[in-house]
Amino acid sequence: MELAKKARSVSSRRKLAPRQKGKLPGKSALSRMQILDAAAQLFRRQGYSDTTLRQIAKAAGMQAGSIYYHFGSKDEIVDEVLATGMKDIYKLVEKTVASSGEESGYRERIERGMVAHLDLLLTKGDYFSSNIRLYGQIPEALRPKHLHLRQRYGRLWDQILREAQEAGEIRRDVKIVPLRMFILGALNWTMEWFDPHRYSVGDFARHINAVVFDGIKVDGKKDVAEVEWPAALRGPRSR
Amino acid sequence: MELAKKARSVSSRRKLAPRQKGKLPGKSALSRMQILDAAAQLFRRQGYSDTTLRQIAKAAGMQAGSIYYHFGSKDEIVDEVLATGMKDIYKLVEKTVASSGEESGYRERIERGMVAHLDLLLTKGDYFSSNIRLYGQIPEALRPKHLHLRQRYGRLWDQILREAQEAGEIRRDVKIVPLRMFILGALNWTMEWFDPHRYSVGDFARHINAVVFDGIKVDGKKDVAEVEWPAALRGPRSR
DNA sequence: GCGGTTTTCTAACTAGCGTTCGATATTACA
DNA sequence: TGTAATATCGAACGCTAGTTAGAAAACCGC
Repeated sequence: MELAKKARSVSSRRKLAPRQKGKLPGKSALSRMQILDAAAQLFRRQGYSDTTLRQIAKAAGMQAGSIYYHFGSKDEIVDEVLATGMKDIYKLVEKTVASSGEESGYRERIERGMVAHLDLLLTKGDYFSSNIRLYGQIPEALRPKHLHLRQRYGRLWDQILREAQEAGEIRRDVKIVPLRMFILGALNWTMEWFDPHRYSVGDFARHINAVVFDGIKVDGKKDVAEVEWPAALRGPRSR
Repeated sequence: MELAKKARSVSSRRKLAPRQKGKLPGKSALSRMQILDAAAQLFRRQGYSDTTLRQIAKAAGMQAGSIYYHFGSKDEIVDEVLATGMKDIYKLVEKTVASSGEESGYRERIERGMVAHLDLLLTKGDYFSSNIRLYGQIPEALRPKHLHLRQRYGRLWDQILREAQEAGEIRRDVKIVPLRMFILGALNWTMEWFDPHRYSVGDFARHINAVVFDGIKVDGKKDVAEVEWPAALRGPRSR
């Protein structure tokens, strides 16, 4: 686990991709997907080190050894899972924000981006949630690549927020980067406590967005969305 | 790792506490502390499963087997580390907010609480940061106890925020619990990216507090603290 | 400095991990 | 239908993990 002590004889046995054209999944590609799906789900729930290749294999309907036909190592699996997750969220948020079109203000676009982020994190997307949870657990060697992907996603948000600022919807003295860190940090942390079966992701995003835009202090206009919060929010799960 | 399969023959070998009065540390108590300190530091950096008893022992200046004179299992160590960490932050924030005295408003008290939280999390307190990082990684059996401690800390913040609301410093339509989740979530997430050697914890807390209280939208008074942000905040480390 | 207690060491055990590889089953095309 | 390519199995290997227990060392009051 610590370090890859022997120079990895990478994929020494794996044969090249069959079925070169963009045909139906094909047996190999299908098994690959099943392995990745199983791994993402287990990683998300158990973390990297506590997830076993034998568990992954079982969930994918095969034996542990068979995994090595498709992947050269456990590291290679987590690498692909995390990369997929980050690309997923990037595309989703990009699309979501763009498709909000010109008719809506940045405040609404940002809220939709937050909903997309929370939704993929909490209800869909074991790949993305694996990324968020596992980044600090993966072997050092994989870090730089995934740090880069994270930064790319961060820049996407910076861009949105900066545009909002230039459009006059965010005060000019607000620093974009720490603001983004703050917002995404709060969203990512929901993994630790938010149960989407009990609360509504949309409601939470709306409330948070209202706090961030309007602030919580008492003064003039009060236009925080009057969301009906499930009374149980102080319930069993808490931080 | 999965579950404690054999009914724990708890501390079958450990003898009772020596040196009953509140004297000097004593050899045993000192070794115990060294083990806990080493464990907290390693847990914080590597997580639970990737931290070895042999690593802990080495950092504490002894052999792995010797640990079992002081603790019944690895679980017992992490249990004590996490509990200590949560009690530390509770006392610290309680004291910090209380000692802000009557002369200051809630806005300032909350900011001081945030600074205390960030400070213990990021620069002091391997115990508290271990708690924050490891809660999702510890064996199921330990969870309920630590969930309870977390909830207790959450209630402390709720109380502060609710008082602020009743004192008229927070709008009445703001829901306290999700607000607290939001704020503490953002603070906890700093573990993933904030480098206290590069940035100032106080500056970050001040900026965040300004955003939360005043909001980011453009309107009347602009009183977000004009913090000088280290130009490098968009630098190598990012989300 | 002796004797019992406290603390640590040393060496081993078992379990489970990632990984390997020859044998075997399955598939797809001639 | 036969056969080469593809995909999986099954058993093993080496290693490291947490843990155990008897022997050894360190400690301490007398």
